[in-house]
Amino acid sequence: MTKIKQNTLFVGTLAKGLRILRAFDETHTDLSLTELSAITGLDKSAVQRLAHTLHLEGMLDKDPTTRRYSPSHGWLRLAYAYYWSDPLIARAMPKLIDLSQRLGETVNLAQLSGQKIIYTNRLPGTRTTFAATLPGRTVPALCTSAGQAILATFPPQERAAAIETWPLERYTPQTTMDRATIAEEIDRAAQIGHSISHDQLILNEVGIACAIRGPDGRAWSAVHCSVSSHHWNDDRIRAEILPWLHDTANAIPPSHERTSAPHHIGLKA
Amino acid sequence: MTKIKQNTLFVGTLAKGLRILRAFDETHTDLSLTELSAITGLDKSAVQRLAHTLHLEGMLDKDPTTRRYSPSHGWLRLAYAYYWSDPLIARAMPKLIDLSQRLGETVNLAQLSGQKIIYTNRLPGTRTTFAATLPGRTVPALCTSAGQAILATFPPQERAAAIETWPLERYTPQTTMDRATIAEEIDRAAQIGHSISHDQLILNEVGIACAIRGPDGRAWSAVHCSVSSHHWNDDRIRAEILPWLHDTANAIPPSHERTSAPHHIGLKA
DNA sequence: GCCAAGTTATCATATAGTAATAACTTAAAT
DNA sequence: ATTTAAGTTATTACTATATGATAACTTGGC
Repeated sequence: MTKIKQNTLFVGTLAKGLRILRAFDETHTDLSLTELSAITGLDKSAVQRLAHTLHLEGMLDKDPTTRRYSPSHGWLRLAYAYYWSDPLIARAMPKLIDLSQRLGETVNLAQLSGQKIIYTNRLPGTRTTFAATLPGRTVPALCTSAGQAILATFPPQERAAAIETWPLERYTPQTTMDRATIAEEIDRAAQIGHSISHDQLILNEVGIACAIRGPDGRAWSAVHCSVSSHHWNDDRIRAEILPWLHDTANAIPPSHERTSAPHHIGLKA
Repeated sequence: MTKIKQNTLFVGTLAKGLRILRAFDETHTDLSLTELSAITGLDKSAVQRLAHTLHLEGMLDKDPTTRRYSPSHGWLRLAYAYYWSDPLIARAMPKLIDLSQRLGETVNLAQLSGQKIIYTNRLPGTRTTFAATLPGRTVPALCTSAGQAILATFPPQERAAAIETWPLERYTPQTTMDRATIAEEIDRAAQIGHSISHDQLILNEVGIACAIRGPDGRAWSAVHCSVSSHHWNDDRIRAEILPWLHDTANAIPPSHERTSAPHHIGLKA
């Protein structure tokens, strides 16, 4: 067994249990003991005991016939507790609903989470992909209009560091993988106060984002709108979406308490 | 320290860690070490080590000035993994979106989770309460139209047992606390194929639910719609909502694999 | 019907979590 | 300002608890 940390305050058993939970994702929707063992790198016995415990505690479902484990409703209950804990959600939600009704298009609340964007709340319109309807999805911040709109509010040197080092991932043939281009996009976003991206995560998808700025001008979150380029050209977007998007973002008072970066230790990548 | 279980496969440390996670809810959005200790019943030292570990692993945020812990984005990432693992979600989501656009009102996907209903996906319209916009919320099954619509598909003796023993909770002065009345409601739902409830969770809220039946006729989930009684009388609901609601529920093929009850051990209450 | 792969159960051992205590920090009170 | 209390971090000796190897038992594939 690989020692994880030589700290007396660190409870390795708990960390191992969390590894089991995190073994599940888009492609691993249900796992057997041996698969869990392979993915987590934990030995069979440990996985057996930990998975069994998680099952008893209601944090893993177990198919009685296939003996395969899968995420339980308990995972959604945790999400529910999260929503109450984040003061931004309650402030933003009503305005987001208004916006989605007005536009009739997909509207999201996006937050910076480490070096990624997490869509915390989603109000999907028609013509969206499945993944785009699910809260909790994360994508590299640099790849998204929301991430760019947020980074545009950062002081120059932090912005530069992020553009240089934060991860990129290719989702479509058109995904921008060139950091210089991304730097330009973010510069432009800083000028005009919003960011528009094309074909980054899905082909023919246009992402439009406007940062939610704090009193210091800095943002950790953004209002995001996603439309199809088949139905919306740039002129129409400028005329019929941007004004409302700006209004919405400006109408949401950010979590004023937070003056420094959120500390998402362990949520690297 | 209270012994939790005398099973060699049970990892008490992990269970304690989960207790910490579950200490957070609507009213406990951020907690100090001492508060965590009080709520979980774990001693100070244990809470210190477990919370510290969860923080390092990215499953708890910690405010550096107040030293208070709160749920992290990691909780939403788990929810995201859950959504992929439940095959019903992908089948239902597109139809729910269509329905919400057509009705212009709040639409939910509700599932039976132990003796409660959990709203797994929500497409809120205007005029909803904050809690009603959040996925992962649970309420006693007997209190909701969705729960009643689902129970109406159960065989008589199981239905009766549920009506007798499952929990009730008062949310409004009008919340039905009489089990005989609930039995009648469920009987009616079995006749007409849907359930309508008034003022159960919020005053002036009408809940309308239609079960998603499996090949055996039994349901574990429901499509749910919530409207304001100020804007919708029973006639209009019957004419303008019910037909679409039925169509939607019937158009969603349920998770055919599952033939017996989901086994949500530990999610009692 | 057999074999391979995977899952459950058992158990001696020492590692790894425990709980008590002490050192330190912050906020409140006088 | 100074003191006090409450709460948080750090340390340590101890032993309860998780470990991992192995064995018994299922299940499904051929």
